[in-house]
Amino acid sequence: MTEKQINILQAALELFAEEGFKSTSTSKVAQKAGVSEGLIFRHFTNKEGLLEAILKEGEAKAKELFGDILAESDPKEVLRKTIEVGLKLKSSPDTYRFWKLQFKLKWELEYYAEHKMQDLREKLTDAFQYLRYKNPEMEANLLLVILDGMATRFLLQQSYDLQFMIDYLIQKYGL
Amino acid sequence: MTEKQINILQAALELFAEEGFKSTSTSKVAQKAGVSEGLIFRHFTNKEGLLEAILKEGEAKAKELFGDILAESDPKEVLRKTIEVGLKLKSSPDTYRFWKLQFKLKWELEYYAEHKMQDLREKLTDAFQYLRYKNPEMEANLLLVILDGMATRFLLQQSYDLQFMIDYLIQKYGL
Amino acid sequence: MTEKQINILQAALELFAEEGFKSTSTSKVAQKAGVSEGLIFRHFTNKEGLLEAILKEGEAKAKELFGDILAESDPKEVLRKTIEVGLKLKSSPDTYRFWKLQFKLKWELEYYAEHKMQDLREKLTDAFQYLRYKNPEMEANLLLVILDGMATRFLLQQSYDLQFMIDYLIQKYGL
Amino acid sequence: MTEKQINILQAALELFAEEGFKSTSTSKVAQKAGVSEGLIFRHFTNKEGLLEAILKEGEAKAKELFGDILAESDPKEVLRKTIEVGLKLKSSPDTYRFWKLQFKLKWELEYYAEHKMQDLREKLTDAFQYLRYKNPEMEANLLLVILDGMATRFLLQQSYDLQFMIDYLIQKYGL
DNA sequence: CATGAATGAGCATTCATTCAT
DNA sequence: AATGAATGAATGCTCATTCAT
Repeated sequence: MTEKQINILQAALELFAEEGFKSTSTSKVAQKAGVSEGLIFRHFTNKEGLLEAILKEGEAKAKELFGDILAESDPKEVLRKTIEVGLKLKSSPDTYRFWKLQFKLKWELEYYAEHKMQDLREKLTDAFQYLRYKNPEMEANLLLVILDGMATRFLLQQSYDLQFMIDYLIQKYGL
Repeated sequence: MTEKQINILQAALELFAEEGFKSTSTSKVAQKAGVSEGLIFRHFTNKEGLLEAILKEGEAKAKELFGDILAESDPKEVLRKTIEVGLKLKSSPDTYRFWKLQFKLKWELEYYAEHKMQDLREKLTDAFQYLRYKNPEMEANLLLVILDGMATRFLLQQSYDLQFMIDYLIQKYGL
Repeated sequence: MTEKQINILQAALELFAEEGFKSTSTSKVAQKAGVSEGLIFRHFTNKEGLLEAILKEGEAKAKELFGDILAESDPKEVLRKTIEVGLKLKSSPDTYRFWKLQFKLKWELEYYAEHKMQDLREKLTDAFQYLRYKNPEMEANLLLVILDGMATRFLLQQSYDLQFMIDYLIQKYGL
Repeated sequence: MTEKQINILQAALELFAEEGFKSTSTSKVAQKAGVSEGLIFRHFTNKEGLLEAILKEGEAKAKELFGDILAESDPKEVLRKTIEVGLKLKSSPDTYRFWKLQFKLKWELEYYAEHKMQDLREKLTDAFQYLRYKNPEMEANLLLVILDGMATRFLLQQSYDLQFMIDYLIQKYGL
């Protein structure tokens, strides 16, 4: 990948995450990337192709986010790490942007990548089962819903105090 | 309000909720409303004016949704009604559309109407306090987060089984 | 039809006939018509819609060109009028342009509107039959081929002496 | 000429003949030729340079088509060979393509290579004179017009029965 | 000789908005 | 109140061409 390609991806990620996919024009991307507009299409075919490239790039970030949890064997640790996962959004501006984009796309394109959460859902179910929760499946679903809600709030309000809620949950789940 | 004004608002609500605000052109709204495009601007000045009119119209719906909870005195009932509030989304297509639009706008325009939830948050805090929860404020926040997450899922996946999760929560909260 | 619509059609006819359909940009048409580019699309939907509008407008001209022949009962007159039909191309610049466009499109879009000539072909066949030609069908085809070739030359070379060839044909067919 | 140059010329001929000159992008040519787009410009300077190269290459084909006629001394044979010349279009796909391109260009670029036909016109005039036609020049012109019309039909309609018309003409001219 | 990155101008089309009627 | 004509700016995308390697 050339430097200009990287610039394009970077500019597009920032703009798509901030302004939305449809609302960001390719010309704005080009301008921010310091590149001619045509180059975007030479490298990524489409505006959609550009989005896909960003999403593919980000998949590594997604695995980084969840891989650690899935590899964990101690059920309590599984829960704790899950609850704390949102903190990683703060790790780098790009990670933050990538997840903001993900959430934005969920509403803009109305696709719900349910399956991507399947591994985590199962891991959580197992953990709750091991910890003798009565309805481990529903508990897993509930925790995922909570995570979703927390992420939403954090991504939309920079002021939201993520740590506070995380601490509360950890205590509530007795971890 | 004339019939045509109503038609415009109705068409706009449907389209904005389904396709998003920016992605819906005024010409599509006019066409769906069976009205000339110019009329939209005569009545609502702007595309944004049109959105505001819809949002104002919907405020009644919002109060309808939450008013019942705020009027409730029995703390357990407060919680139960809160948890069940999502079911009202199913009550009419327009209510559903209005809330879908609300959630879409949250991401599209990045406004977070925190204050609108303030009354409910306090009501919930009071209820949890009355029920001797250790940290009633955080419990209220948590429940709101859960509600948000549930609504998200339901609005994005028609297939999502809202009732199931509601029943689970009611049982979990001992209501 | 408003004046601007007529201007657009007129400008488009001139440009399409002179530069070709694909080679003429809608912006050039708008400019020549003294009109905003958007107006073309409001009235004609498409660049293709614009072409179709021109073609439809021209169909009247086509019938004007051939109607007289088809109405003729004297077989010799049928032949004479057919041979002379090319002269009508000189009658007005727009007629000339319309036919130039027709011939250009034949090659640019590779559609061959064979069926449109069917009526004339039959009329000619009847005429040749009446005049005891041995193979009236082939004679009709031959005459049509000659007409086509003459039109081609005239439309591409303003200098081509149409009258000369017409006189020669009239004499050759003994009309 | 390197292999790649040949590939470019071949691809360009096919595409120009099928889609037209202006409608064919250099990138399509490069792709079809299995060559980088830049190479086209290194070898042929221009898109127009590419066209000229094809046309020059094709001049040999043109002479092949007509040389045989010009070398003929028997006037009847001259006419017969002229009438039959269209059959040679079927001899190879490239010959067909080259002539299709020629006819397309006639309309697309509006150049009419009258002079190229001059030799043949004179040859035909001589032949008709020898055969005691009253107006040999006009007869030559007429035959050329017929040839043009027949070629047009054949190049635009694969279904056109060239042989049929040729047989008819040979009989009609008493050859 | 050959590639692939890069560009600037141009293209068909859409869009929010204005205005005369 | 309501229409439909009209616009100017913007949009995603294509294209012929250049150039460093």
